[in-house]
Amino acid sequence: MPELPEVETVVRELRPQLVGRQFADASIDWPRTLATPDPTELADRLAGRRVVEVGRRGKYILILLDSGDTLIVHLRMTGHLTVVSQADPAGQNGHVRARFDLADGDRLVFTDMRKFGRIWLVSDASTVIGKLGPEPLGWDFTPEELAARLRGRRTAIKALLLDQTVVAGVGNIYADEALFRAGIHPLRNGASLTDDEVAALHAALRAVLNESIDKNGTLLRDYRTPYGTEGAFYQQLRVYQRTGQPCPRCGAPIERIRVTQRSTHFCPRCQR
DNA sequence: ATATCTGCCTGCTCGC
DNA sequence: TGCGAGCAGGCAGATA
Repeated sequence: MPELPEVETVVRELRPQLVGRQFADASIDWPRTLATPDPTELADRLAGRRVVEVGRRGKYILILLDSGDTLIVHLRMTGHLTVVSQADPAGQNGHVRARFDLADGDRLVFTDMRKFGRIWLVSDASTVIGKLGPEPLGWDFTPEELAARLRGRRTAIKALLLDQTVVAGVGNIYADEALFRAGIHPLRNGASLTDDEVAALHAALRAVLNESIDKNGTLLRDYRTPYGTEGAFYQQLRVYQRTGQPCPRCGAPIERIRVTQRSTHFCPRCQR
């Protein structure tokens, strides 16, 4: 499931492929994939526009156009965004949900087996991403900022890390991995963390996200990078999907519980 | 305002 | 072997 490191990997692969190129047409194969506008207006507003920049905010991919519009894509669980030739059968296979034809004969294809992914074309990106919390790798994400956002929150810290308005881009994998590295039990409520624990969690989040980006993300069942590059970070996972296996730090069996409907993995001895 | 629950989806795994 | 149940999970929207 793509989280910040996986989305960052996709953005880095797409950027040189898209910047400067021109859209010609767009078509939607699964209507719910397109949040806004309607398909006709989408095609009209894309035709003739060039890509100025490809970026990321949280788990959202942002494709900025020379019209000032932004094409926004969220991969959710199983979305993939790739550039292929319009003649390539890969752009017409079963799970294709949207197609963006480029003027030179290539095509930006959105495939999504489980149909959770969403696409927007908007003049003001903040209407889609405006409520996101800070970028965890950004200069303004400090231990003090994290502490301020946890203050007064009685919810489990695991649930708070998954809340995109607290911090953007963290999903189930990196929430579990960061809590393990920081030695914090996932059910601790946010307000109960000491300053030292918040600082440890802040450092753990940045470390785990940076290390994963360095390895092109985590390869799991549902996730591939656009051109088959394998994310290698899954080899570094210490607790996620390791239920029953020994904790790499102390050897105790990793446990799995549910926290606000999410499966959560942790070491009962190292995380208090 | 904050916290929790449900629905959206398909393919895979497991038990009988 | 075949089949249904359960599970995976980010986020919007509804509810408490």
